[in-house]
Amino acid sequence: MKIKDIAKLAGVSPATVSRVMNNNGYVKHEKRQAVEKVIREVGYQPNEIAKSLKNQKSHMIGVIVPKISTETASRVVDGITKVAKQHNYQLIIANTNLQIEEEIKYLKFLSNKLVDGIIMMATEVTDEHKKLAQSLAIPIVMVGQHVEGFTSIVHDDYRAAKLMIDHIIACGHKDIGFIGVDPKDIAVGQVRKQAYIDRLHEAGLSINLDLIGIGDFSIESGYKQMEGLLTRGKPTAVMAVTDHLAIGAIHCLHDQGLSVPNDVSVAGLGDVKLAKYFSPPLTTVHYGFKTSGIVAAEHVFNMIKQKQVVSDKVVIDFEVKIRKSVTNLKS
Amino acid sequence: MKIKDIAKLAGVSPATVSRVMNNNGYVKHEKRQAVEKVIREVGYQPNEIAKSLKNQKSHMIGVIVPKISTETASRVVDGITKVAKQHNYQLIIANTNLQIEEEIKYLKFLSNKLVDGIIMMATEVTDEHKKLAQSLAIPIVMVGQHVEGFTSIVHDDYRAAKLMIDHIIACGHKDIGFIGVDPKDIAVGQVRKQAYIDRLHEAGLSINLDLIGIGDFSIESGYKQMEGLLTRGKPTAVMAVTDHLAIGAIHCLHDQGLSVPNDVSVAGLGDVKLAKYFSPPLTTVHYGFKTSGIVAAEHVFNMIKQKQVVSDKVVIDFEVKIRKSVTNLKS
DNA sequence: CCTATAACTGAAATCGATTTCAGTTTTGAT
DNA sequence: ATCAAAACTGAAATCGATTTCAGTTATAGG
Repeated sequence: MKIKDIAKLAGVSPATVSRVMNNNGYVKHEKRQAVEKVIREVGYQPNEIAKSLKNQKSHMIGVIVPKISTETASRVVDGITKVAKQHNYQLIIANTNLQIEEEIKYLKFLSNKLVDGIIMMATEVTDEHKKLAQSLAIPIVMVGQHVEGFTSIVHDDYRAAKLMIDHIIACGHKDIGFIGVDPKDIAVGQVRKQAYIDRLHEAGLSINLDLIGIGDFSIESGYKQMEGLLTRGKPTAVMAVTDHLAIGAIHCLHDQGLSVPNDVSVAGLGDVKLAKYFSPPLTTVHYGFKTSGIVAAEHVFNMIKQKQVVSDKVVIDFEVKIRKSVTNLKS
Repeated sequence: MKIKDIAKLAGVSPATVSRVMNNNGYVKHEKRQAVEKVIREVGYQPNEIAKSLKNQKSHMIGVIVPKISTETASRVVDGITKVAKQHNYQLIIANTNLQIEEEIKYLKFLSNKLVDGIIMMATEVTDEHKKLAQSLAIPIVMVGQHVEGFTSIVHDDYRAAKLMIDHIIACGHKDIGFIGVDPKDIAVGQVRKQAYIDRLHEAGLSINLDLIGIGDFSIESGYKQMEGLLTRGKPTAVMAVTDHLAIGAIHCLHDQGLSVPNDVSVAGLGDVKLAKYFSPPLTTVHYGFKTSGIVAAEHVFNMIKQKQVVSDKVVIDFEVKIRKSVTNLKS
């Protein structure tokens, strides 16, 4: 069923059918009714592809995520879908599985008139990314990393990590370990570590390289890095750069017969949904990932509407969640 | 940059450019080179929308999920993206947020030539769904619920729940509670409960309505239902219909000063990623959701290729994970 | 050298909508 | 009754690709 068929059935021209479908231009009442009747009867729905081509608008926005099956990503996507729905937009999801070349590939592909805007959850942002993204005609917003020249929705990772460390120090800990990830990931790998280092310095605590372990994003990695720390030194507290890492670390501690937080305190970052149900409930910081998604989408739609690309940096609130996995040595 | 521009720059017709882009038909070597050179230099990428219109193929498949920010959904989607990538397809995600009308809406919308196939994670499937879905010309596969007349990828919920109950009974429990969800959700709400009831019967155990609680899918609901059970009776074991429910229940037990599994055993269903890191590590059954996604996608692509709709029921393996949250009374 | 076939090329139709434009009918004010 | 403005309508162009079709050039076999 195409518009021509409807036109024939209703005894009008395709132009008229289009006019009633989109409610613009003049259509005599009776013809409108006739057309609406036919549409109802045959359940006509216009071909969205043809509409997109003619209108030069796809009503879709592209979302590039590193790994959709991750709590962070799916929460961001959740937020995006919420506002996309309000604008009657659909999402095209591109899952890169952490492969950077894929990001480039999708950036190119999606921008070919396929989508009206792109939201990208970037991990590592290379110059190639920037150059490519800048050359695209459609709005792009970055989530999770600040990228110069682009609207970026970020959390204040530095301050979040800093506050966490502050809390640990305030609890009287002096031998504070750190479990991080590859510095290629700016926000998680670099910034959070820098906060750790700076804070220890400022507090007059020395930095013990033996108490620093760098892994990947898996729970198992947290376990392994904790094992490493334990063979090399004796921390009374450890800050992990993600909750998963923290959970792995706690598990390792338990396996070694150590109590958390009595023997060793552990803090995470991210506040995974189940974090508060762990034992001990994980002390961590809550990032509003869904909010990031919402804000990112709102920015994209603003840019689509106003046809102008504003470069902006939005910092989303976080909240330190003090639970039970860090103990106060002083009390 | 459109194909015409490239044609002009290369001194050929659009037809020739199309031929080199798609590698079909005859093109003289020199012209091909000229065209390729221009394409390279200007970084030409064809308009995907126009291609879709002409080719009557969008190279996209639609995925309708109840809630993307759920571990189940995102694992299924993860699997789908994996095989979509192999076929060079993109995903359009429609997030219904558990609203059935939305499912209908998206089913209609997506099918308008926008996508070549649909994968639907259905919860409740009404007659309207079936009628609509059957009227669509494109392949549809259902995930998570068996729907008559459609290819459905399911887990054997009945057998999974049955085996879990068997395990609990084998551990010597007699007062076995149950925490479930609304029966509108066939697989989770109805089938799993039926398995519980049947199994207790078969084992000659009486069914105590006081030990049955029905909530929703939240952790909090698990907590509340457990509270209810405790005021009404004294179970030595409880099977919850999801891990989240189980986790909520365990939390409640802890808050009441009861030990799991020494005082009360708790089993879940689903094997959330963090389940094994809980204390006690949760006894549950692992569903291969990512596999479901993979299989569903493979079926869709088969149907797309062969242009014929086969109705099929595929049962994905599960695995009972016996960990520590259910104790053996006999030993 | 001739001719049948293969190799090559571009003009034009097509996919299914929207929109302009030019033309026709209605309406309302005088 | 007249006429300008408003209301209405459909033919045709358009969006950016692909493909058929008809025509031209090159190749090879006899």
